[in-house]
Amino acid sequence: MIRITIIEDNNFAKTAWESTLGAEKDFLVIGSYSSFEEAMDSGSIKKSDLILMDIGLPGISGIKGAEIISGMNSKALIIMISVQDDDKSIFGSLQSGAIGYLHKSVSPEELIDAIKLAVKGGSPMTPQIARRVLKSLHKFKPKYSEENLTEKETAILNLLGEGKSYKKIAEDMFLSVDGIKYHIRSIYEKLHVHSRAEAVNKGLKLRILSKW
Amino acid sequence: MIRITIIEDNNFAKTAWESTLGAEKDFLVIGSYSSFEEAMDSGSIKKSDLILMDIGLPGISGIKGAEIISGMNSKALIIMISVQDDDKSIFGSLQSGAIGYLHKSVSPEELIDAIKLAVKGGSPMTPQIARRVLKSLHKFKPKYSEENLTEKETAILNLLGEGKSYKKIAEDMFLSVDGIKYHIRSIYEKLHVHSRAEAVNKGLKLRILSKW
DNA sequence: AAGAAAACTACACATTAGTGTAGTTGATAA
DNA sequence: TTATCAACTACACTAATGTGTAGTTTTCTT
Repeated sequence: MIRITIIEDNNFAKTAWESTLGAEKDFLVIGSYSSFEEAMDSGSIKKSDLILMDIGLPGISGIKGAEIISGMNSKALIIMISVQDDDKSIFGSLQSGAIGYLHKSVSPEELIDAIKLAVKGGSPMTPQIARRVLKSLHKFKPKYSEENLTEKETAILNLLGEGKSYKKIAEDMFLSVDGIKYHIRSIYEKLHVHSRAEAVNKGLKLRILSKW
Repeated sequence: MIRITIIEDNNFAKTAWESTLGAEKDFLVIGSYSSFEEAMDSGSIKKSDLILMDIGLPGISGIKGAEIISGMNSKALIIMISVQDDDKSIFGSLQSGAIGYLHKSVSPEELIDAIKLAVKGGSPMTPQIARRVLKSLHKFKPKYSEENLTEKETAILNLLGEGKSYKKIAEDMFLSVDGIKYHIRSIYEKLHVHSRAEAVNKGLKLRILSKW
């Protein structure tokens, strides 16, 4: 028996889900609320196996809510439901602990399948959203290529990131200020940028500069 | 008609897939090879809509292969097939451009469905693997801190990272240059820095700035 | 409604940054 | 040897940055 809590401020949708899921024999809707605060107060979240939550909740948003639920040591699975599918909503939800992301337009059958899939260890979401999640992984891939900085350039880039002036860097590295400028020109050229901030930005994103 | 290339060193599996996919009326297997090098030489990769590739290939591995294919401007979808389920294989593949990840034990029907799903914009993979991909996103979750920047400040910090001048930022945000300076003062104070480069650096490290 | 805080605008000024151009030196390759 | 190239040093100049100080407007708080 899968105990489910529904959090959705739109009464129409809420009622629809209640009856859809209530009719399923393996599901038990143990609570249904219009705001995260209510659901929290009721204590039904702690007793749930799965939580179906709208993103656009009044007060505490669905994303914040997911974060709170994940924060308490609940093993409840969270499926987000949204009308939006912008990066912020999708990644915000998934990073906050949601394991599924559905469109508000899901059919009753799809909703039921999604919940079953979630319980079986899957991550229900539309193919398009899944693809976007995958694509986001590309961004974390280390790059190399001819944009490789020399050791000295990397060291300078690090100091640039610390906000040191050319003069200070020159002192640190026992070079003239113009010597530093010389290297910085190369760095900018290799990274295709024209300022320190951009260089540091790219350096971190391309994993040339270490994270910590 | 979906043109498919198969790359698999195990002849047994290769033959099985050939016949499975060849029997499907929307699929056309245009090539079938035992190594990435062969497939590459044949030119069939460039003509494919979808590539079914084993991870454990002799010579150039499936992951390297995926990287190479993604590197050339091919629009071919790559589905990886593996016996292994370790992080390196999964994330290596997906970061290298594969959009699906299947176990070698897939049934013919599942394989066919997976290909159809991929073509429709989805990302075929087992529920368990999907869940693991999701969990990996948690690592990139923004750290919360009391040094929380306002929405406007975050937006400005982003633009600072792009190397835009105060003037440009002011235009972008419909504020005066001094208005921008006002916010930047706050940003610097909150992050305890005194320059753009430092601010961007900290912003990225504290995950205030995101990568997508 | 009054007061306080936050969100701006404004001006000034010393530093720093970014870039063009050019010369020097030492190592390396043809 | 001679030419080339990377790694500097040097100078000049404009644009941009960082910061101090001060005034105004908008938005909350009570």
